[in-house]
Amino acid sequence: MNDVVEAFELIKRGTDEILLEDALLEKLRSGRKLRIKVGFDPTAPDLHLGHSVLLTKMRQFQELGHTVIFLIGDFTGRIGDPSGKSVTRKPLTEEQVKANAETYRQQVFKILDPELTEVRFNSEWFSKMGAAEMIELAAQSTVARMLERDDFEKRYQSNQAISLHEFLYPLVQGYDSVALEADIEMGGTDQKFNLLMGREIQKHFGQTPQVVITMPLLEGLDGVQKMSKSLGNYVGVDEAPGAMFNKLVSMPDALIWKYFDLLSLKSNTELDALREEMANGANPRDIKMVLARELIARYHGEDAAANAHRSSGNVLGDGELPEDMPEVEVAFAGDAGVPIGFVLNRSGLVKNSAQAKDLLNNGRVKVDGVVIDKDALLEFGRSYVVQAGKRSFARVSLVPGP
RNA sequence: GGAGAGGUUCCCGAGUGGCCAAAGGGAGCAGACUGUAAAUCUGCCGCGAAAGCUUCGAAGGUUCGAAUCCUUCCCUCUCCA
Repeated sequence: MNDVVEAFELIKRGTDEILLEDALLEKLRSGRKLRIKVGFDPTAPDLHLGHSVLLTKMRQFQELGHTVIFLIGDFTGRIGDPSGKSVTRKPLTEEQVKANAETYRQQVFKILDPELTEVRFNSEWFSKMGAAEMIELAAQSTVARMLERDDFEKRYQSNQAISLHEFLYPLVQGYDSVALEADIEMGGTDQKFNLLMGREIQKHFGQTPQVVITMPLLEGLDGVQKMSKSLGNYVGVDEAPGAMFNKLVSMPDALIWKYFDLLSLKSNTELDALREEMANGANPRDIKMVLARELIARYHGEDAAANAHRSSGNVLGDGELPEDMPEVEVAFAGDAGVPIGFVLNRSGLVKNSAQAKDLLNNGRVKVDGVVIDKDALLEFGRSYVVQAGKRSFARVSLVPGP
């Protein structure tokens, strides 16, 4: 009994809404292995932490012993996108879908347990479905009901086109739940209507309606807008350990608990302990490091997590050199030696010569660990460890040249 | 079709013949401070190691000298029909 309550609390963490909570409790109490369905677009996946919110929640279900279904909407994807807002998305070819599915697999199983994951495609049942059945499915809802959906309502009111097939999407998605006998379906908050439609359809086909769980959007590192690649406020799951570390440790304090709730697989008890530490004056930076370490370990392994701070781009301890220093060769035409400003610019350590001058004038450039004068010349045929500012390093070798 | 306003360096926006690589703000970058956060403060912020080179919608022209004056062209905006 206590276990059920604990499981419920874990699942509830970070969610936007659970419809219905009682039904979820009941399902958990049944002791059955539940089937949790989450649908994904077959469009090219390039996952960042925002996408991983759902995956993380799925993983939590797996740790409770349930089965998650990673449903790739290849059938729907081949027709086009429903949220017809801007440009209609181009239908994908079968090859593209396959390639994307493979990419998904690689990225997704860093979070999900393959043993407890079913990867399914909805073309499996829809490509076989005939017109009669599709029409029967369409009979399960009404125009008035469809117009309850926010975006449809808005478009209808403002005289924008709504194609008939767009009305089919919620139904199709709902039928997926029937085909998969889903106990629970999760999605973003914007999916609420579609997820609820699944309940209706399941009822019609004599199934117990699924529980619907919506997850909020994860804010990006700016703490304001949703995480997205184009806004540059994201952390990609493929990013190098050092870059992840840097981003996560530098994020605004206000995001800490949201990120923990939505991205961490730690138990509620562990999170409570961390919250208490911070309340008792622990340095928030250290709390962020805990998160960074967990996530880096998930995507790159424990070793990477332990060493992530030793990457260039991160502020290092005095005299500590990064692990991944770039090595560059700089050629200079002249015989007296190579001006340090030239070296900085050519090696890519600074953006332009003005930046180089700025750093040099402020004594922020070290060569082999020693602050260097702005007019200094370096010798040919040698290699130097050059540091510009706090976090830019390079091993530079100098050669005569054009 | 008519009348007017305007296009300046990433963005906004000063600048009406030399002192302008171009004020000011924002963004960005680098520092200080901090906690690798925020806020604040400082420096940099066309390119170039330097000499120097290339910019102010485009192309020509006047001038010792033009973002600034003239000509043509392109584009944007507002008002009227």
